[in-house]
Amino acid sequence: MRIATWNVNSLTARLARVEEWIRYAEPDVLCLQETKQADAAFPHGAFAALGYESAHHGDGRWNGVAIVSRVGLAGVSAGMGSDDDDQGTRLIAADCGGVRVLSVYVPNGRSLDSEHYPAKLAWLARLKALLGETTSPDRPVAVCGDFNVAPDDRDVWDPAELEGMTHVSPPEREALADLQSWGLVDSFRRLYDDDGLFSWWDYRGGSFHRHRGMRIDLILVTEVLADHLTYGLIDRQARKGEKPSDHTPVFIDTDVP
DNA sequence: ATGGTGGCCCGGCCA
Repeated sequence: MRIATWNVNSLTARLARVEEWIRYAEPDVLCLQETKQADAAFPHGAFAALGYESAHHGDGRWNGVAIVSRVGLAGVSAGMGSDDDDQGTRLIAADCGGVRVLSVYVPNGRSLDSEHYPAKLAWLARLKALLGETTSPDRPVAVCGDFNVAPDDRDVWDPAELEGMTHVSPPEREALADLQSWGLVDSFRRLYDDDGLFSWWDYRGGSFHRHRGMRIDLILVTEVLADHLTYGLIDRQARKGEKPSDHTPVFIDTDVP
């Protein structure tokens, strides 16, 4: 099964690029973040035309997450249980081809001294609790999305330059590690040790061409899936060309037991 | 250069 995740930074602006990518990458499941759409605006028909079912959780202007699947889409659950926990429309989950799939958009945090920073840590803690309430680390589970955390220094262009910023601070990395301690493996790291392989580059200052990026888009999987990984890719091609998102899609191939 | 680019949707916020 090919499981992908992509922060599209407005699905309205990105639909043609997403359709193009689905045609050539042929994911079985694609998790989307930052659709920036209300549920009524989500283009279910465009995905149906490509052979995919879809489920969306969005309120219009900010955030918005979706799961697009050609291997079934059942047991859809949107949000974290309360609006306070959710901090906007940032989570949707569904059963796809025997895998419990979550599409998540972790709050950015803005800056270490912002009230949004502890809220980001709380969101990650709530996500761990939600996993415990809804599934088990013994089952096939894939938590896919924009985590807005670079797991370690290999995942950023220059750790020294980012000192004191969000995405790399020890509490964020500890919150991510604590989430993984539930029973989730960073699938990319099971496959590759390299540094300098990024999934996001700021639009500003020619960051993409200067290789100034971060790996913040992750596919965290339980061991039953991590054990059967056959391939994985951060598809930098999708960051090029006309009207790219500032993120590029990431996918893994795994055999579902 | 106290900015920068791009998306929301039209003045300013958010990433």
